[in-house]
Amino acid sequence: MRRDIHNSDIPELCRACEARHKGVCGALSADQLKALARESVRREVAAGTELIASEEPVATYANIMSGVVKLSKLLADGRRQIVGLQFAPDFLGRPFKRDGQLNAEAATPVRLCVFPHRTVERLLRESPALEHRLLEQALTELDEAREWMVTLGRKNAEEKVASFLLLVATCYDPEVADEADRVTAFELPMTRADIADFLGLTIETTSRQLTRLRRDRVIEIAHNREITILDPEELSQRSGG
Amino acid sequence: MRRDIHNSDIPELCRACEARHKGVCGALSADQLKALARESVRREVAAGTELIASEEPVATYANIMSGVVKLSKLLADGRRQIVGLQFAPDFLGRPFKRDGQLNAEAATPVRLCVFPHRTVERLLRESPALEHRLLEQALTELDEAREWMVTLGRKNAEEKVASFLLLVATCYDPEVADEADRVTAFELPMTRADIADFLGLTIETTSRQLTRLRRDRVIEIAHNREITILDPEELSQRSGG
DNA sequence: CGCCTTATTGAACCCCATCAATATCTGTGG
DNA sequence: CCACAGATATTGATGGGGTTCAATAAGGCG
Repeated sequence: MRRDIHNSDIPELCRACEARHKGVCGALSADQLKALARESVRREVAAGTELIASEEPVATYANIMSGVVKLSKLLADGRRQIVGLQFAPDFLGRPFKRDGQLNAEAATPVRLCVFPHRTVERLLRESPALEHRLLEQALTELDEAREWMVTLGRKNAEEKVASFLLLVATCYDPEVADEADRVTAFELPMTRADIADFLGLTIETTSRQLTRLRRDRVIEIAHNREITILDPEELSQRSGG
Repeated sequence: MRRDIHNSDIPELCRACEARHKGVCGALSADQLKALARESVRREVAAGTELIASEEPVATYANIMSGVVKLSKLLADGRRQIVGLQFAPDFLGRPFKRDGQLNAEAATPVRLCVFPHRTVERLLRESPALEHRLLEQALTELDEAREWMVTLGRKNAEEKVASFLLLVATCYDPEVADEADRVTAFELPMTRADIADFLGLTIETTSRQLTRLRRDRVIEIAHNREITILDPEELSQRSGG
């Protein structure tokens, strides 16, 4: 599948990029990659940085090179729902539409490769392969969103928290992964408030369920953020699906 | 934007098709349309017909010409969540992946234009415009899914039911629509059980909320299925966003 | 009409939200 | 190094919204 490209043709910036093959850039020719690299900027942002505000139209697209980005939506009275997490090497941004009514915020420190709006849109017009990658990612995100809808609509608090832990364990940049492509120890990419907003629960309920899982020795928690899954089988049982 | 095509070039089958311009077929040339029409079959199925079963890989794709299709997912113990509704002229099917773990069922009588798997995939390879349409639909469905996640995670029963009524009023084939592109009278495309599974509620709670809206003269209900929105403003208020 | 499915209504319970207090973590400065 | 402060998390007590169980009512169709 991969084109035969000489390394020397690949821009310096891209050569060390882990996202290049799996991410959308993998669909580009050497020339296109060069054109894109010329206009793209690496950025490193701290946790909590607002990447896309729902009011202002998005000025840029970006590739996530490392870190976790949370996508959220707000109701008028301030209730919040996190509607998705994006991990490297996901593509960030919503083509063909301004004003997505969606907020994107760095959950952890995030390294981005930022592309100007018009460059991406030009490349999209001339490269069906790029559009194909975006379609694949959109369909994957749609699958994930629908899977999460089951969690939100039909699972109880314990199942929700267990599902969340398994989700993070599955999606995390797998430095250490078990046979099921899951890490058994990782740092939570977000606060209890974020987790609650992702699960459709309150902070208190979320905390109580985590405490219960720890008390039952299904997981271990260190420094509030570092999770170790002691009994993956049991955690999976308790996730309800 | 639309190509200059002589009517005589358009297959008989497609000429009267309402879905042709808005649906994915609008992206095809006259020749491609002809090739597709030769292999496609019109089908009319009754409400309740299983269109995609989650176990078996999908054999076909289809365009919805009229009616409503509900997409649902099951947990192991039988809990069900409806994760989306599809209206004409949506494209039905999940390209590039078998075994979606997704059930599709006709909610109302549905008229379909059914395409063989391989024909669609061939057309996809040779027509970037078609793939572009699919990307647009996928992104729209992703937006809708995320919007619904807010409803599932953060709204109470009354807000959920009101949101559902507004959603149906907005998406329905608009024979009669008001200034906000909404119909004020329509037939519910599904049973209370379906609505409950879409809202993450029970049948009883759903029924109670509908009764309350009727008692407060926000809506009228005839024969259990026919809804008239008496006070759209109030209904919108009660939908919570 | 009579049968079956679907929907409504009622009563009791329970899970989770809410309110409140305490504990832990993190970073800063004495 | 410890003290302190602010943010974050845990734990407890109480109450309410939605589920559950049960009975009645209303549609749909022979």
